[in-house]
Amino acid sequence: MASPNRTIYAILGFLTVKPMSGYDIKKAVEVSIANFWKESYGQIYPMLKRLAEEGLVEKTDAEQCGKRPRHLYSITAQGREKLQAWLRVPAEPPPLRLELLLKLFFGSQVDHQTNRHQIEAFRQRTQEELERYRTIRAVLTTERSGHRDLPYWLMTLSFGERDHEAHLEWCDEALRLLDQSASTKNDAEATLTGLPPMISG
Amino acid sequence: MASPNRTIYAILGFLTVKPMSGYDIKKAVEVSIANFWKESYGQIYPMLKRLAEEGLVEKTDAEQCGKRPRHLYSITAQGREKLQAWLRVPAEPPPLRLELLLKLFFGSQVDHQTNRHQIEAFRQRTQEELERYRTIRAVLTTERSGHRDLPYWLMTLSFGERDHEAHLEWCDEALRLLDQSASTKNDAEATLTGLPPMISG
DNA sequence: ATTTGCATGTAAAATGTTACATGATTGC
DNA sequence: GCAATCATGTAACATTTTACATGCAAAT
Repeated sequence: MASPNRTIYAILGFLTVKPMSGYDIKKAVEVSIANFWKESYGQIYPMLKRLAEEGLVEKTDAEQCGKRPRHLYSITAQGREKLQAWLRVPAEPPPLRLELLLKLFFGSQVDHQTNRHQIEAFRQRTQEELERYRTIRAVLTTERSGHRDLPYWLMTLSFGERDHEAHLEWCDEALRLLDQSASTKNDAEATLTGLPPMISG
Repeated sequence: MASPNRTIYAILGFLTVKPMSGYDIKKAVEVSIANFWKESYGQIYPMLKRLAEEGLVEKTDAEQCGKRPRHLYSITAQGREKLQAWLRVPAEPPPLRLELLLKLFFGSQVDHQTNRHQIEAFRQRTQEELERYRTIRAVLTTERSGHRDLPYWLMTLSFGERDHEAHLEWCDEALRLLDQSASTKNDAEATLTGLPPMISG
């Protein structure tokens, strides 16, 4: 099976840009990939130590005039190879656990309005996120035009935009479905008979 | 903060349908919500024990003629309330870790063809999943027409379909972006200068 | 002075996966 | 008889989050 620990690769990836400290890496994650990836100090610092032991990164403490030295790490040739090998393996599908869908799946346990609120709250959040993404697109295309990595950044951005657009449309459809079912809920056929044959999300 | 353990609610939710054993619950998860939720025995069995101690479920072992008795659990009034309280809380956004986007974000570390393969593999998988979802839709609408929970099942199904459709369109766009960047990669402006200001996914 | 942010970490807890052990029953 | 599946779990491991501890430096 594919190596499950991907903190390694997030770290190695950022170290291809420039030597960084654990703190730098955390900030870099937050500033550039936070919308689809997270790392905590509890993962980064121990992993940097391990990667140094394995020869994939090198500790190269940098003196600074007046300040205390920072613990900088740079990627080694070995580390670069390890990263590239990982980039060549097809990505695993993420282990999905969509709380929203779990709640809606059991929606018949609460009233119509509760389910409505659930979807509306999701819609609101999605809308705000989407606007944020569009702002990022504007900034990226104007201020980073011509950057070697821009196409890759735009790819990940586009993924988020399309995902959110699809979710907005889904919200509208789900609300329609909900209202329709509310208006027919006393039908004679509305009985509970076991579980459905595989629902998707 | 919201109670993070959602195995509780998956279990309580299924027990609203009928009394079940740990084994039954595992099968129910696999058969009906596997596309957006997973549970392992290592979570289900210990949690059933805990829920019984807390009075949210009741052990009601069922004798069977000729067979050994099964360890069935049913939901209590308290358990029902706990589930409903949770259904009323707006769902947390899932902690996303999209390996595909992490790989593409560092795409400049490998060649054009590698990134192409990455996207094409994802496209292929997404296409197959989408077709599977459409089969499920056909089965649900014909064989479960009028079921009380059908609207909720269709909502979760629709989410998956729209998600996958959006991803397919994204794949095509991403491949275009990739090919364009390959054809202009020797431009004078193509330099590496730090990290972008927040990329999304 | 003191708060805020920089900077480096660790420890404990929670969460989740995987593999294994065990034995009954059913279908071929 | 034998394989598959039913059925109930546990233990070990891996992963991830959260909270805490520590101290320096810069700004107010």
